[in-house]
Amino acid sequence: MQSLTISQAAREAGMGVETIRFYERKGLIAQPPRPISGGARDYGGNTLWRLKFISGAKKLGFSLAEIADLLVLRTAPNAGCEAFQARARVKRDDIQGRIEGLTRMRSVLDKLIEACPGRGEIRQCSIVDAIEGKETD
Amino acid sequence: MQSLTISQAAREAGMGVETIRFYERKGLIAQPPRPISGGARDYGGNTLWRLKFISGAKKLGFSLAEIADLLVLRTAPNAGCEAFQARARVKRDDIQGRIEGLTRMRSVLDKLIEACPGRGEIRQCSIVDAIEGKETD
DNA sequence: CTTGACACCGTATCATGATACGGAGGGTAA
DNA sequence: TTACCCTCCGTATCATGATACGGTGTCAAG
Repeated sequence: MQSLTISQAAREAGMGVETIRFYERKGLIAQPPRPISGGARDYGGNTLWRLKFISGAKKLGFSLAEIADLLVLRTAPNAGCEAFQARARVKRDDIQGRIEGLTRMRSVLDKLIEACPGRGEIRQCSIVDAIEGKETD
Repeated sequence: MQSLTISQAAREAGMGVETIRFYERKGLIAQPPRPISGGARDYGGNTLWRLKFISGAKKLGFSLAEIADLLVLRTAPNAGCEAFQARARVKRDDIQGRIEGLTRMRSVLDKLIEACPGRGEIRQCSIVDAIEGKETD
């Protein structure tokens, strides 16, 4: 458990110094204690572990609020994996819903792009018609 | 061209009164003139048209900044539809990129959910392992 | 023993898209 | 005429996730 300054921890965890301070303010990580000798705080050990956890959970699509919850679960005594599986399922469904919404948008855009002559006056433009609610359906 | 109060226009355009004022502040719509007699401003006519345009463009995934640009294009004299098609293509690609990112996330989550025993200690949890960077790949 | 690089920490700003609040004023209906 | 609802407008707040700034302090090398 080497001790790390905030900028070293930031490099290790792949984020910026200001981001770490931001996570402190949000309560995702505790402000690590200053060493007995005073001076710079130690962002190694558990703090670095939490920063990496946050970074890993973000990659799976979890928000900071959700990550705060995951961190509580992870560090609870007698923690089991039911809760993690449940959170993952909820997140999967959330992402699935977002994909569906975006896919609908994409297919509408695809149809409009195909229907649009691509030149000439706006009166013939399917895209403008769609925006203005003049459905050509 | 009936005249409308702000709350009537909000109902027509499917948004809130405060949202209309927000769009005014953003410069997406001009503050409509007060009638000669004074009193409430008239949000009908062109203003309502713009509000509906904004609402329609939002449904296709355009941001407010992009919509501001679309409104300029739409109301330019001699406006053609090349520019609209180009904007639509860019937006389609943007959405496509977002779908790809989310799809990757979803498939990672799917694999992790399947690999997770769903009960028992966290040591066996594939989800926690993934978050913590202990790739089981 | 000075200079330079960090750390520390409070506060401000950004982007994005709204929503809420509060007080002044106007128009209508009982 | 007195409620009552709505408009108007400036300002504040929310959610989400950061990034930036400025002043002060500390440490280590030259």
